[in-house]
Amino acid sequence: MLFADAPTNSPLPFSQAPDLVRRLNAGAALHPAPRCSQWALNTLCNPADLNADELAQVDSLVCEVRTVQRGANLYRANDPFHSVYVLRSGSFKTVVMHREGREQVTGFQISGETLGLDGIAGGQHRCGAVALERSTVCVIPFEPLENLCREIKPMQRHLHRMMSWEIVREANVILLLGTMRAEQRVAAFLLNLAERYGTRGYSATEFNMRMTRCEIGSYLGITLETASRMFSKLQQERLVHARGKQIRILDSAALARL
Amino acid sequence: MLFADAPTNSPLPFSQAPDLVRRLNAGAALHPAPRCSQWALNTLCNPADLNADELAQVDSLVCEVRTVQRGANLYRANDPFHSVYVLRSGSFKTVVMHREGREQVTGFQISGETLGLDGIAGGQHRCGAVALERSTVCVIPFEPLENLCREIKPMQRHLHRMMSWEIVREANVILLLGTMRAEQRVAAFLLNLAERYGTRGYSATEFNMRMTRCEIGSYLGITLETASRMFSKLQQERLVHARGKQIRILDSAALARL
DNA sequence: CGAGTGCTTGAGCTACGTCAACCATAGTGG
DNA sequence: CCACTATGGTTGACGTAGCTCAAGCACTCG
Repeated sequence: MLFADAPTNSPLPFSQAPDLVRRLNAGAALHPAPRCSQWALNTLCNPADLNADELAQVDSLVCEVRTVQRGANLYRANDPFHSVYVLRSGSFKTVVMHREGREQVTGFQISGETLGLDGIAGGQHRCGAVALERSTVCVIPFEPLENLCREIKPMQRHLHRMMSWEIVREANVILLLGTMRAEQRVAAFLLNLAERYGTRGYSATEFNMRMTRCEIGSYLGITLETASRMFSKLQQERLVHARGKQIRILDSAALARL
Repeated sequence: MLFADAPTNSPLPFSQAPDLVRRLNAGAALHPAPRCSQWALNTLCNPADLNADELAQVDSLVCEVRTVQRGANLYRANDPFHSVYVLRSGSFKTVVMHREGREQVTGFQISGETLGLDGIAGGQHRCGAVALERSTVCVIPFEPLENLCREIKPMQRHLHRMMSWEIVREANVILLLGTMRAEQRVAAFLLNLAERYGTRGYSATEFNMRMTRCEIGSYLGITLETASRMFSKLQQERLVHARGKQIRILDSAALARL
């Protein structure tokens, strides 16, 4: 109940964000120039080490901010690729389809993180992106972004880092799926989530997960029942306090040691 | 015995490759300008749709071709990142380390494919690359490559495709590790390998795998014993003919249906 | 209030891991 | 040439982590 409808976790992420988001949600989705430069640092639409002039060019790139309702698709697998997206508020899951509708969650994204980079290769998205709650994203048309990257070297560098970062993230998931047992997977998942919340300005020890046990299980390559059991087990071992989606990390060192 | 020392699979990959590789192995590793433009199409160091002038610039970028002995590291995890590599002949595995020396294979690369893109993010390589046989690679210093990408749009497009392609590849591995059972994993592995051999000019139905059962198992998230059992099972089911590392695909449709 | 959704927990089953023996091949040294 | 060793692969026996199926509980929403 405490967290029932809160759109994000309690500590507000960035000082300028609230009124900006309010403006956007009031219908600003159609307006251009949402001033990304006033927003979080080190996201794709606002890299560090740009001068004012260059920042203005980045701002001019983002011509749309889109609101996505809970459960709605930002894009689906096989949609044509035109843009990449930076999550301003809320959270997403990315899913790939197996045959016969069997789906697998390949990642969760929280605010500040980037979506859609998988689409560059084949000109169409290879996975779908579904909002886990009401979320807002910066839409960055990729062709203009590429053009900008040919003009501004730090911007180019930044894009490359973002893409490489995604490669590293996936390699870590592969490591998790290939070598860890269920309890370790859940522990690693929680630590990873905590760290990301931490770097984005939220609490790293207490947060409200937006995904279901089923989605967590899918992401971790286990069943929802096993995921649930592991949450219970970690709780019995006093490593976390888990009450549904509300998580408090009690002993992150021990979690890492598993 | 038939394949004991063959450095690559029998059908030669590209018409210009043999004498080039011979030159390189004869000590040309120190020579600059190895004329990548005369080499395979659609690799990182030779994208399609460049004009002659642009191709010359790409050639001038590759200032070294390196030979890596079987079992040797092209780079190790945590090495500083300076270059990306295109595999000209031979094959590699990429590995990440867990704690306590436990390692996981995150991918296999055959000639024409790209190595090292994971290093861009943090300025150092996150995985190690080990040659599965005597191999040669084009060394492409990344800073000059970035500069070139700001000048030649198709080159930029190409680099982005390569990176995105790697993201998609890893997402597919995640799908495999997250949803498939052992037999399906081995089948998917063989089909993937066959397809890649096919696109690189080798036979797609009969090839000589360079990796051990242990490496295959690690890559597929199963034990070497299970991997071995699955090869035997697929053989009993007449879907493949497997004699050690020598593989012949007998019924790829049935493999895909598993 | 009832229905729907998500979470937890138990009981039994099975796919895969573990451990171990054995074989084939290749390289080494006398 | 033949031991001898090392490496990689196969196969069997057995144990178990996690899956499946099922029941029941907690919340939310119309």
